[in-house]
Amino acid sequence: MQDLPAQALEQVATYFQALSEPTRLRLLNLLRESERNVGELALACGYTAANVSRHLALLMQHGLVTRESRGTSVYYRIADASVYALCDLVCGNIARRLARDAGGTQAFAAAPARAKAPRKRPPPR
Amino acid sequence: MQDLPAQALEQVATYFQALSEPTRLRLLNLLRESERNVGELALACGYTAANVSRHLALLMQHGLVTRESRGTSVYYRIADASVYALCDLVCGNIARRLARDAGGTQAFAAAPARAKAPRKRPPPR
DNA sequence: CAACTAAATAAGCAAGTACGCAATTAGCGA
DNA sequence: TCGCTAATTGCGTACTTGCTTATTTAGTTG
Repeated sequence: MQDLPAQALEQVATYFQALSEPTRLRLLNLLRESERNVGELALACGYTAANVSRHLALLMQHGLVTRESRGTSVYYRIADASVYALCDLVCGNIARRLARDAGGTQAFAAAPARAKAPRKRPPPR
Repeated sequence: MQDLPAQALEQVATYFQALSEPTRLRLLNLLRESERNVGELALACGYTAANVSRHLALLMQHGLVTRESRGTSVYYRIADASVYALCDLVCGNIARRLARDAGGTQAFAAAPARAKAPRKRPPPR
């Protein structure tokens, strides 16, 4: 991406923008295991179906998910699993920054290599 | 990033948000080769120094650049080169999507090698 | 065809953000 | 110390975006 024309840079920016929403990341996360329809996703996120539908439309627009209408429902599925690699990279960067800055905050402390799942420990009583 | 707590998800989202601005991507791009001070960056981007300073502050906040005050100037430098890998990954995804979408049309085949300019497809419906 | 359900779209509101200009702060030299 | 330059910050404006509610569209079933 050395010297991309301004137009291409803008595309990259909007791609990042698609990923800059907790709700959308959550949707992508939910789609990690299997396809889901809008209602299921809405229920899982706790948002209205209308809102979820909009977010999905945006993800669609960026080619992150695919859409398949089946019966009266519409099932969404991940289009390109590389987004997860992308997120993992970001998680690594954040973890590194946190480790550098403070060393506190364990939210990301899992080893960047493999186990990315931060074990949310029950409150230390 | 399988099952991150909502708080961590939000962190990831804001990280992506930091990269969701063409201007900021441009700044990162300019810093790829060497450190630069605010004035130089502002000149290169065609924005006011004030605006550039703000963007840099935001990038700082996410640990993407480092700041070194030298003389009356302030030099910024890339903190973590992995952002470039991130951008490259995104570029790859976009390219793949364009190739997929434009599968039938030849919009790409004849395109000159230099032009990475993504053709924005006409709005659906 | 009518009734029902699921998804998408429209409209409107509240919050966030980029931008320029102007004012402020910090370092350097006469 | 005063004056100069560079960077940051305060403020107002215009634009973007996420959300909800209400309406419309598509598909199935009685």
